[in-house]
Amino acid sequence: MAAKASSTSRRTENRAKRRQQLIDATIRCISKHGLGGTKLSDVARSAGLSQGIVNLHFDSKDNLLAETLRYLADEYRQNFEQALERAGPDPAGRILALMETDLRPSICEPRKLAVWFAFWGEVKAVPTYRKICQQRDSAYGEALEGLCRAVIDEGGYEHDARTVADALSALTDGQWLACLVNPRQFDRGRALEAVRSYLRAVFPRHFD
Amino acid sequence: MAAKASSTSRRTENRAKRRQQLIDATIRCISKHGLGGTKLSDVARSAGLSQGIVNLHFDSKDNLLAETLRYLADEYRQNFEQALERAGPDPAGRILALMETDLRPSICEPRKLAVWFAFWGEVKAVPTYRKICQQRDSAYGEALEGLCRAVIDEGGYEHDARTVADALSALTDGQWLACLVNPRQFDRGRALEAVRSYLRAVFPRHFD
Amino acid sequence: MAAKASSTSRRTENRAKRRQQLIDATIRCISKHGLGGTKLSDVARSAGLSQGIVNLHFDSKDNLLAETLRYLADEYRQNFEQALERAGPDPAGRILALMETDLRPSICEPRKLAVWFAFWGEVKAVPTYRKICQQRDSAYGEALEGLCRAVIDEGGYEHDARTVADALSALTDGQWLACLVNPRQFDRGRALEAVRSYLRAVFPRHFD
Amino acid sequence: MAAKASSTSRRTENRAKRRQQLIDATIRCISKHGLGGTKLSDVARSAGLSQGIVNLHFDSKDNLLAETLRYLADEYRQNFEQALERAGPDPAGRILALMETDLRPSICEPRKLAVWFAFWGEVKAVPTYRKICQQRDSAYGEALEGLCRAVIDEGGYEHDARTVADALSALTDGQWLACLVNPRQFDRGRALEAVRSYLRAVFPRHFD
DNA sequence: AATGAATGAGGGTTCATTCAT
DNA sequence: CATGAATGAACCCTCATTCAT
Repeated sequence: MAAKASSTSRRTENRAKRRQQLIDATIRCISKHGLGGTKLSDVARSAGLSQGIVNLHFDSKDNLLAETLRYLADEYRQNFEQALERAGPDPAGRILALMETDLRPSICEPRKLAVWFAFWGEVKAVPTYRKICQQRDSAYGEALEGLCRAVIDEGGYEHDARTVADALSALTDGQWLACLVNPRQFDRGRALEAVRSYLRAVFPRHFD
Repeated sequence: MAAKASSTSRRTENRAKRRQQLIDATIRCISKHGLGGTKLSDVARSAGLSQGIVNLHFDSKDNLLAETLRYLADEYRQNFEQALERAGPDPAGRILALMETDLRPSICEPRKLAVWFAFWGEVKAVPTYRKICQQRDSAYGEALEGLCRAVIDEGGYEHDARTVADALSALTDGQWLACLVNPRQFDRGRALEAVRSYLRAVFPRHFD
Repeated sequence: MAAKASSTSRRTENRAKRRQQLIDATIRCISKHGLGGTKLSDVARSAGLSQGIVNLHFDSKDNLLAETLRYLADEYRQNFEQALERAGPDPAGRILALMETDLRPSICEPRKLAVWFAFWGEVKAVPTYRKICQQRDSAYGEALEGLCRAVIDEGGYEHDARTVADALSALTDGQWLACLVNPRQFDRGRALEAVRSYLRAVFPRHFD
Repeated sequence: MAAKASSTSRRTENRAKRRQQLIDATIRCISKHGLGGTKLSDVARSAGLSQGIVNLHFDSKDNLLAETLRYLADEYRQNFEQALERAGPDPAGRILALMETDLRPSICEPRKLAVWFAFWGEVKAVPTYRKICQQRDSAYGEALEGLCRAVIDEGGYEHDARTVADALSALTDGQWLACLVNPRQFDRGRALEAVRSYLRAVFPRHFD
């Protein structure tokens, strides 16, 4: 509780706040202007701060973008972990919870998806992005595969857990693309129904 | 057959050749360096031509990129139309042919996918890209929906054709992402198996 | 001895200490990174103090640099005055003492010389620097010229005192350059011997 | 004489001309504003060209400066080699020619010297500069030492050739400093007389 | 008196575009 | 048609300076 400790902690707190503020602004800018159209001056203005601020807190634009992707990946992971917690212990229910999370309005929405696709668009060119995306994928994939395996064991299905998990994962990712490219035509209900129909088909005794 | 006409047509032909040469170079560059990292000088060098050549044939970089995307969309459409031709008249066979086309090595491969994702990454920011992508999607989607409807009618299934078509489409797009982000882990056989398992599930009497 | 006076003087003393601390840090930085590479943040860090400290004590970077040069000039003057004091009354001995001082290891050493040359490098562009350098030169030059005149009078030589003084001064300055540019090749003994040989040559009856 | 060869050679010629044009402009700028005050925009404007031109021909500012120093060193070497050619075979005459060259108005003049001192001011901080300066020094030093040795051999003097050469070299360099710092006080005649008096003193049978 | 987060002007650099050849 | 030297707008980044604490 010494003055020094207090000021230090307030300082780190502020520092973290500023960084988050800038990452949020970055997400807004990427969402609106794309990765290529995102300028540090825009980010700063969008955060209500001054030109040099990004380099002060992130050293370089590249680093800001990488940190932004890291934040998105963390956020995504937290989202699905919370969904699992809320879903209770039943594996089938947990699978459905994951799928619903991916398709819920706060995530499956052009502004948010634009940012993910912006980074995916550079995944081949920027190893840093690839690594972060791979981590996100594998964390999610492993969780999903485990749940599929549990359902398969419970139900005595003949499927390969990995194959089903990959399919489910691809299904939501592909729907994200549809939502991004054609938001007008995209129908969340039909998207969810497509997932459910697949689940019913592969795990009939669990999802009917 | 007059000399003039002939020279004119040869000129147009040469012009078309140059444009294609530059589009091919653009695709190579985007694939390697991403959209943001693609410079006109690189494109020109990759095409074995000189600096100013792109502006000569495409007026501007923006236009070159749009034309490149248009070319990709056309190529994609031609691909799936050829696949349909080869597949014969059976709707179920035609569906499978489409799916197999999307997952075949010449298409479902990081270098090629990187370009698609590069453009998708800017879809929200660049209306031109969105329109082109929407056209590709709807052409493909309509074809697929028609086939699904035919199968549903044939088999007396209860499904909504649009929903199944969307799911199938999402399934391949999502697998493209997996292939792009994690080419090492991606398994074409499993991807195809995932599609087949879905088809068996929704259209059991056609795909068992 | 009133409390107030005492605290005031201690304050002034502290202030002077801080300023000197910063000037020392500035010299270190110029020596290592050159004038162009010297940043206020480096100076502050090298002094173990915080960012804004230089502007607090010197108002501006320009002023800090000018004060640093002033300090160097003062220090140089004190050095040669002390050398003269130690040398005793004999003009010839006093000349030799000056020369030896210029070439002694604590002065004629790359780190120290780098700072002088850094300022000389801007003398043409920065009038302030020129003035300070001119003062140093003329103080030294006059002292040297006076001694030469005394020796000339004593020995009945035909030389022009100013010319000899200029030559001696140029000799040491030129050797400073050699020491700076090629410290490996530089030989203090030979440098001193070169000076002595010149002195023997012009003042044979005094330096043989 | 083919059109192509001609255009190529004209092109390389132009390229060399541009580079020289920019180096000349750089010298003017350094002379006027110092190394630290030299901006690429100034250099370009002084050359009558546009902003980006320097990076087009020299890639970076650092490289432009290094090339400028290289040019100065080459020019200096050519100068003294021409002076030697004109001087004839007599070693003593050649020594005097070298000294006179260093002190002649086209070289020993504040604008020119400012540039040399600007680079010397960064010699400690920039290894590239040091190397170039060392080469200039050793080329000159070796020539001078050889001439001194010849004179010593001719005249049967007891001096060390290297020491005399170092002294002569230091003498002119030191006078350059005097000319730079105090152009008003600097007297070319006295400077030359100082050199001559030294030469008379060490080589009496050659310079009386 | 001292801190260090924040500012913003200014610099080097990149690169799409132009144009004389 | 094609070239590639030249342009100049725009970007990222640096860093002296300010100021609330």
